[in-house]
Amino acid sequence: MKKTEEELATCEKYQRILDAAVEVIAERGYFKSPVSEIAKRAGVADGTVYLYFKSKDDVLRTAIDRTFEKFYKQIADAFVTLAGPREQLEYIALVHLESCTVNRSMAVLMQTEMRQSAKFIAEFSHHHLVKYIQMVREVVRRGQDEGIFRRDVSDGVVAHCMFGAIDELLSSAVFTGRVYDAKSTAAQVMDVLLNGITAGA
Amino acid sequence: MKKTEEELATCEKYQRILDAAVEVIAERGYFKSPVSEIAKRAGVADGTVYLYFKSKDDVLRTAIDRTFEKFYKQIADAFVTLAGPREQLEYIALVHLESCTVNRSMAVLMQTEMRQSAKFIAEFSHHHLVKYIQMVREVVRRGQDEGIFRRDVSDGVVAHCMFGAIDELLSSAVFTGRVYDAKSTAAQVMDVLLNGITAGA
Amino acid sequence: MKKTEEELATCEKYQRILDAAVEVIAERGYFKSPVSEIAKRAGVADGTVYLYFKSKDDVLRTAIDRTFEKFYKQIADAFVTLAGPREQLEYIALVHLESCTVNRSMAVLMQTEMRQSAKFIAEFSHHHLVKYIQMVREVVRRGQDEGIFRRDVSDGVVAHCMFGAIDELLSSAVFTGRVYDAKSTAAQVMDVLLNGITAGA
Amino acid sequence: MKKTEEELATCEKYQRILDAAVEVIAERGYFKSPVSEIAKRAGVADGTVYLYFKSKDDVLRTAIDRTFEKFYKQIADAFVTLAGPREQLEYIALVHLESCTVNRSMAVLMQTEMRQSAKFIAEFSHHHLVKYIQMVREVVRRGQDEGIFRRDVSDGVVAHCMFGAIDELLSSAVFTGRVYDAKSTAAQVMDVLLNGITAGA
DNA sequence: CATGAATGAGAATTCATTCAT
DNA sequence: GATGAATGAATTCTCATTCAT
Repeated sequence: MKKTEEELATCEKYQRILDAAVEVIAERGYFKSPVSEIAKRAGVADGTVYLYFKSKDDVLRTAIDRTFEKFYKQIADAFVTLAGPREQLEYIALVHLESCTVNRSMAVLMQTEMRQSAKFIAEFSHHHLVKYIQMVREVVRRGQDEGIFRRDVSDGVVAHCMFGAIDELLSSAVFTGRVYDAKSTAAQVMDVLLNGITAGA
Repeated sequence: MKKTEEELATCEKYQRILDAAVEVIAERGYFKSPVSEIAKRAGVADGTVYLYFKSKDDVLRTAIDRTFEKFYKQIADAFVTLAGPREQLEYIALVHLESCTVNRSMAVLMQTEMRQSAKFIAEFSHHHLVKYIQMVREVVRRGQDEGIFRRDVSDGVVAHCMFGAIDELLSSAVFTGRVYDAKSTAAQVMDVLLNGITAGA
Repeated sequence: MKKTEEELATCEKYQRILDAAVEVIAERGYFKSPVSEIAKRAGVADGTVYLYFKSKDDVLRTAIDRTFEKFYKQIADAFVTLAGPREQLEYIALVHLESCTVNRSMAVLMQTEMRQSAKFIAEFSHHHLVKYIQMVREVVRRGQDEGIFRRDVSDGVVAHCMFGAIDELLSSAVFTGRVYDAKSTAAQVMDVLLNGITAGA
Repeated sequence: MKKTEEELATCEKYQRILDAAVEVIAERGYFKSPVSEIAKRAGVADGTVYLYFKSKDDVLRTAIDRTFEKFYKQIADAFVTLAGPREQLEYIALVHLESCTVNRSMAVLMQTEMRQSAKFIAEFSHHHLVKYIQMVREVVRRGQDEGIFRRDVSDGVVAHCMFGAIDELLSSAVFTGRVYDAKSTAAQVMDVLLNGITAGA
């Protein structure tokens, strides 16, 4: 009986290919990462990659999707018991900055490939970004409703600023190879940002 | 008499190739932009590109270099008559956000290629970024010395936040195709950021 | 399971490509022999050549190496039962002159490519030549020790003369397309040469 | 008034291009020697080369032709006052081996390009070689007629042997960069060869 | 005569994808 | 399912030759 896509996805090889792809692409860049290299690192034959994925693009797409899913899952889980707008924003910042620690290869890949030339990636990764922005905007709006945050700043601008600021710090660390303390860095960024948007005394 | 490199650079075709490259790469991405396509768009033969540039890489490198040069030139010129730290930061933000208006293709290219897989680009574009960050850090430090800005925030973190925030707003506009008012957007971002780092009452 | 290089080398296609390359290069010369033409003659796709060889250079290098290996193997085998210096030199001359009969294309290639412009070929083929010269010198020296050959001639000069003389006869035949009797030609050359170096009565 | 080809040939630039071509080709090999490089070394524009020569091939062809002409002229001049077959052969050997001293670049070019892949060169250079061989054969035949040389060896074989032996010594010196004494080397080769063909006591 | 910018026809090589085993 | 040899389209870059100035 034919396995469904769902079942394929749980196969061990599927995951191995995904992990190998992220590693190789982080090291060499998408266009310089032959499928043969990914297959080799995954310990499978070149053709096997095509049993689990439609194309090379599909491998990368899937890897990024999975990463974002985990990211949003982690946030959602925490929000259940983390109610305050400030605390929620601080938590997002922390998880965002920790992504580097969780899976360095993926962080590199995000910083180097996500915004890049492969238009297909840029376009689909934009979806994920939109979700991030919306998530933050909602928190910001709630903070404004509750009188915690200034009402004279656009929630959209704030959300983009927050994402951009953290993303840049992450990016800078990725490129320079510098290791940083996610907690303290998150604290500093959010200190500035929250101070900037806190409803005046 | 053979033209010097300097003279070649002022040739009309040189500029046409550069412009065509930026356009094509902005549309299709660096790795999906064959030299033949760039040449066609510039209205020259494939081989002609190699009369003006050492390689495909060199075309992109040069285009980005020129853009940054103009950017820094504009800032430097303005700083002569623009002394206050707040005003200077606001000016940088404005010029940064206006880059989209000046040359949309170049803005797209910056957002898609600068951080990307071609390690060579990532590496050399990092130089330019470092210069931006340092420029902002110096202004921030001066603001701190003058008692205008909080002394308990790292000038480096502030600089990265500012670049990241603006870059992200720009990026978002570039991807969605949205047009925005640079002046007002700059004002909003800097309102939040400057408010965040202003020395407390 | 991936084939080792050893295994690849025994593959039928490997040999077909090698043979096709020798043929095409003998006909058109190395630099005028596109890989595409070699592939076509071998009945494989262009890319297939690169599954078996690192580069176009590598194909030629390998073909010449194989030929010399066979040549030296044949000599070494015969020397086991062929002791006299005169007989040994005569045998080398014979095998050298017969190379044309064994594989005409390879003989042509040797005459046209071995000394040629591709510096890489000149350099590596020099190794093979050096081996030839040393082989002859040793025989000559032994003949001198045994009092068969004149002691007042340099073994090196004799060796180069012998190689040069035979190589030129071969070359001449190759270019004119003339067929000759290897045995009788070898006899004539060696008659002159051995007579010239025989220890006087 | 249009200049004849003859007149063109006497122009100073004509000679400069010829010399530059020999130098560059000796250094880099025919196929790796762009016309632009030859033109640069000759101090003329690329296009100028085509005012004096039909094609790149034509430059090389002409350079080799001129060299052989000089070679045969020198031999012919000397033969007027040099009558004996032994002395004549010894003179040819000497001039042949001295070619390296006279114009090293040309000697290199001869050894690397003359027999090579460019079929056109192989074919036309063969003409020159044929002339060399015939010249020697005539001398040998006269020596046989005069009873100086053995009658039981083919004049053709002797001629090829002589050319081949000397050519190989030259070639070896060219490749290794070794400098040798033309006079003494010529003496050694001809000692062996003449001894080998001298009519027995 | 001389120039050298422009051309465009190749040439070597890579690699995503397929398919017979 | 799994394999990996084979394919051939696509790409970058070179350089002989031309021709407008």
